[in-house]
Amino acid sequence: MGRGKIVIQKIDSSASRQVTFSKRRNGLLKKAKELSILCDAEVGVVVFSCTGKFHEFSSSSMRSTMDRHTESKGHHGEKKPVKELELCQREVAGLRQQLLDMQEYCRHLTGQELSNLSLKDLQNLEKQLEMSLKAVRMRKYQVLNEEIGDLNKEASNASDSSEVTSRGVPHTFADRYN
Amino acid sequence: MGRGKIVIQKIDSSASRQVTFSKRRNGLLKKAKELSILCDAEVGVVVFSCTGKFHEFSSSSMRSTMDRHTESKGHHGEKKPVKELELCQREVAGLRQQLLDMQEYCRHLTGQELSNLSLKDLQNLEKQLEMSLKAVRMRKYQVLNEEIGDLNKEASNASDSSEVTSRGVPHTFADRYN
DNA sequence: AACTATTTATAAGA
DNA sequence: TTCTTATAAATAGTT
Repeated sequence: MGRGKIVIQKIDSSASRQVTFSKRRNGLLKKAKELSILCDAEVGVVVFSCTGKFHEFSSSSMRSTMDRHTESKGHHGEKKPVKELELCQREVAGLRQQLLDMQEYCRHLTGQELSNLSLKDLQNLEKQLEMSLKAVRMRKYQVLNEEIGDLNKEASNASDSSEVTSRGVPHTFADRYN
Repeated sequence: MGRGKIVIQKIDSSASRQVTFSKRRNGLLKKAKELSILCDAEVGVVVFSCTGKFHEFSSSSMRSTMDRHTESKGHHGEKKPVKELELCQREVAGLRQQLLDMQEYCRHLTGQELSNLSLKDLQNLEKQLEMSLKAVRMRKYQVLNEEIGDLNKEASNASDSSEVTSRGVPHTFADRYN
């Protein structure tokens, strides 16, 4: 959206990079503001230029939501931000750990990083995956059957007698699934 | 920038507010990305829709952006715990969402809550689970082979000739695994 | 900083 | 939701 088309890659010239930064940063902050107003959304934007300058936008609802969150944590509205911050940081640490654990579990479920698992772990994992696969296939055939049901309905609506089934398209896949 | 000009105020119709939110949120995230690339800047964007859904963009990691934000506030005189708290709470929100996403993925991998998945999703999931199962079984047989190797070694240490293998215990399980 | 020729984003409609 | 398209808005290159 300018005199010429550009590719999105780092601008070589430091001068024009600076100019573009100024322009686009303003654009971004403006759009963030518009989004928050138009759609009644909570929006936060944080920008650092490569020269270290800092800019931000934060919708009022974002602030008030956070304030509300802060207040709700204390039984009295009189909590000190520092205490609050400590709690919050502990929460972050806890969440991080949960996330790590969950990621590890996900990796195992996707067959990654199995080398530290014991034979028993592996057997349990195998059993779990077999059950998962069974459930997924069951659901898949259910979906397929629904689609076939729709098709059959369409077909009999169109021709009054079901050509589709007489041509050998199965009514269900259930018998294929064990 | 559309068929008609609009004024920046909350959109009345919930439906079109939702549509506009979707479009403009994508636009905002795209522009944030472009800015970060073009100008080599660190950019973080956090958006909550009024329905509570969360979206974000962060050029490196939101964490490092936040760290720099915090630091820069510190350099400009005394630290502001309130500001830090806000950032911390944003991080909590982000981590919560990541955790929710990860939990959803885990549930799918364990065959739970499949009803909202499309046929294509289900097929991809099935493929993933088959690959997982293959990897887990591969690893299991590898572990079993190692244990058999150890037993054989013990046995030949004890009796000098391998009674174990001659009784028909296979040397490996590899041939059972496809 | 301004100025525009263009590109890009998007409002409205389907 | 997704696509289309007319138009508004943003902005790249220029002055």
